[in-house]
Amino acid sequence: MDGMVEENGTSGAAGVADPLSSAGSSAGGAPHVVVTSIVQLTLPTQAPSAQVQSVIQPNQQSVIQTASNIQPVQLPKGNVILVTKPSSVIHTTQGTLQTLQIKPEPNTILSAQGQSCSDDSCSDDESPKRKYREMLTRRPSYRKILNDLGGAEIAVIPADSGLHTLAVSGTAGGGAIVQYANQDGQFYVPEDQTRKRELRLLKNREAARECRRKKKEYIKCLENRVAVLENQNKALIDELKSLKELYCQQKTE
DNA sequence: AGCTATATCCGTCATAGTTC
DNA sequence: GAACTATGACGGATATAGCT
Repeated sequence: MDGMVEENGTSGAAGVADPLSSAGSSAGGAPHVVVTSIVQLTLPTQAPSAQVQSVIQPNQQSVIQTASNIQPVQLPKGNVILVTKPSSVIHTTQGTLQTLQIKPEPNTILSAQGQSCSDDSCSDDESPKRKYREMLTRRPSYRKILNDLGGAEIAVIPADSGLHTLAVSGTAGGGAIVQYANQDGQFYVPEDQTRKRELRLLKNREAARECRRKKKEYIKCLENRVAVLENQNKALIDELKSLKELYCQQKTE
């Protein structure tokens, strides 16, 4: 089972930080942009759960999208977006795409900054070199390699070898668990090692949960981005179509 | 109802990267 | 460089759907 598919969550409405947003501005964090304009968006009342999705490009006509309509909005470089509906989502592209979630308070103001986001994942360390683990590629684990080679096992020193140290297995933290054997060949592990291992497993368990949560958010971001780009594409196609029609009309006149 | 396939979640391991 | 963290890989458990 592919891990990526396995962990793929269902798409949701909540906006989250787009992990791709760090591509052009991650180093050292992006500076705030001076506010020069305010755009107020009021969602249609018939769509209480609607998302506002916008593709905003500085100094260009930008597209503000809602579930029911699309309206181009001029957004000069540096701006404030005032959204009157809580829990709205705004996607922008400012060199890179980013997702901003509007907090439930009414009239939330977001300044357009390089990495603005209300979600905690936005504050994640998003160094380019770590961006989703180099596209999720990784070399095979030793276990997999061993399995591929025919199920070879890590060697265990027999109990009757005269040695008390019986086996050493690698651990998550890069350390090792040393198992001892008594005269009957029974395994036992020193108590502090057991405690350390339990603590490490606990921490790793929680880390895995957090990691999966972030991964789900990342996938949501990608899905949201797809939606935004599809909408943008549709808007551009429509615009092109209407311009063509206009051109044909004028030509025939 | 029983079986099978598929999806999802979770814990653990392995390991690259980070921090101290 | 040791300890720690983040995350892909893996396998087990459970849920759900479709089929017989």
